[in-house]
Amino acid sequence: MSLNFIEEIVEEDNRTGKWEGRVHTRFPPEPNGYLHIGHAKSICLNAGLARKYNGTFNVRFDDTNPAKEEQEYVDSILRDVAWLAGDVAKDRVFFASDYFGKMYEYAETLVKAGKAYVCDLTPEQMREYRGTMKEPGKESPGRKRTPDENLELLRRMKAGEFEEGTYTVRAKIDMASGNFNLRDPVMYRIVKAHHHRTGDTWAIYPSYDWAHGLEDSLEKITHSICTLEFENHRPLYDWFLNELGLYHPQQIEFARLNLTYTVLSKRKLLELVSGRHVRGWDDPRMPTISALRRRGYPAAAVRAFCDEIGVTRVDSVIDVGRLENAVRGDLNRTAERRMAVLKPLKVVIENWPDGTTEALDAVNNPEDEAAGKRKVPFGKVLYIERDDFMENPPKKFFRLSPGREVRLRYAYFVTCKEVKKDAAGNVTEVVCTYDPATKGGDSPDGRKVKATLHWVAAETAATAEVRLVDRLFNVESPEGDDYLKNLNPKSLELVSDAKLEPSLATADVGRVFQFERLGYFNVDLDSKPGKLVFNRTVTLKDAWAKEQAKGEP
RNA sequence: UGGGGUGUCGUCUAACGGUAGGACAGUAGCCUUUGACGCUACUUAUCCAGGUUCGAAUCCUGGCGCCCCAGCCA
Repeated sequence: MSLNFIEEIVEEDNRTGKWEGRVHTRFPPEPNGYLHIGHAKSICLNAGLARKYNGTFNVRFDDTNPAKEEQEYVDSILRDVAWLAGDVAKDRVFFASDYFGKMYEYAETLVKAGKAYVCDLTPEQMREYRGTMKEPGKESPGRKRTPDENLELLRRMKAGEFEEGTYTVRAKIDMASGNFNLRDPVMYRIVKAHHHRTGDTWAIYPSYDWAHGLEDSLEKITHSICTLEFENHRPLYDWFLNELGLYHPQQIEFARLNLTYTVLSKRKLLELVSGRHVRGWDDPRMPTISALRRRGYPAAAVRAFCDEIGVTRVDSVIDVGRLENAVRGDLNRTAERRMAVLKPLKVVIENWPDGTTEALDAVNNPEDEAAGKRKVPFGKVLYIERDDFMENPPKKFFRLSPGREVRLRYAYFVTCKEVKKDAAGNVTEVVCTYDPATKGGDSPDGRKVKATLHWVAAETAATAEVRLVDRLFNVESPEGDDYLKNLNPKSLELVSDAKLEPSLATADVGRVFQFERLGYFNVDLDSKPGKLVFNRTVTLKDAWAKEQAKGEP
């Protein structure tokens, strides 16, 4: 197994003793939204590195902007990280806001050393002074103030004497740098908002660039892993820590995750929620971690997916089918099988004795013998899937049709004798006969059938609402300003009266089953005793659907 | 346009001067009490042009494409 480029760096560092053999990573979310599958990649990378190299992993909230951050997000992020990474981060949860005092002291240090100053440019002026790609910037008048004058202004900023937008603290670096991040970046701005943890004790808040390296440094992080767009910020990360002479982690950038048929920008996810295009952050159609969990994706499947896609510095887009495959792969091994009919078609077995039922043996999971067997009741009136019957079947359709014999799984061979229709010509009932010699599904004379169908006995069936969850967007690359136009109108199809085998009636919330021949389904949070609700986690691969699709353009 | 990054099958990803390999997707089969799972085979790639070398995806030179940066967001 080959190493990814970050593992190579870590192993080289361990070899040379750069960090005395320590590996200490972190995941630093801003609590301004819910975590999504892209964050999962980062969590798996950072937590995985710590696990693999016997290191330490911190979760640290980068809560430096009280205008956007909320406790609700802190809580959801903690739940998501615990679900995905287990208790690796237990007792290792930190907050940037806990470091505000130290950060402020460091800021005074830089001001006293003449390396930072208070700037009184307005936001508009600051933009003008920054220059362009072609032209260097102009120096702020604040640059000429003495350290003592700057220190006094800084203290008055901290004391809350000024309004938002009036002053900033900036590092004195290079207004002519080709890298805009070095054109005297802002370290502090005045924000008069209530912070979810520090309340109203601060009137100034550190910017990302100023805060982030200090956070890493204070926590003795070794490898500070972030996404590619922060590469331009690394010189600044290094500058602050060098100027202050502090412990200095190594920033390493990797390519963020992109997925087909998915948007992953926080802004857009927030819009989907607040614009009511979905039912909430954990709507099973969302790419958020809480939605994947609600939908029945196993954490192990998400981890396997993150492993499989690799870690590089190349911009890439992963086929969302890879995620779905990882889920199928996990659930195939772990999920118990059940029979459920989503779109019922009534079947009457005309030679079955009236008023009698029979309990038949069914295997719970062919991939796991330890899962055992269960009894499924059979009777005179059954439901099969509407799609499993065709009056005039095309060539490659080998399910039930007039005159044809098929197997009902774990039950009997049945042969279609008659089709009943309503006035409009819709098939309302299929009449069959069964062969008593085929009990359990084997024919003693060795005759073959081309199809095996799932079924549910009408008399004992449980009823459920089933939410057929599909991709939220119907184009491969929905990103763009008009992404809402790409919403899939059929992303959620509701089935109100699915028929289930009775063993499903008492299934616990969260439990995932394979409904044979249909897909994996889990019991939704909304489910209550007597009012079952299932989500379709993911479909099974469907060779027949694919065959049919060939006929279409 | 200044700065930074990055180009290998359709999509991900490996190969660290020595047989361009794997996964997903696709195609054709096999198997099957799930048209699932599993199994087999096949198709398809080094951005371009020069150079160095016995030998280049890899090293050098020059092009070209794509991504990021001009928030008091992160």
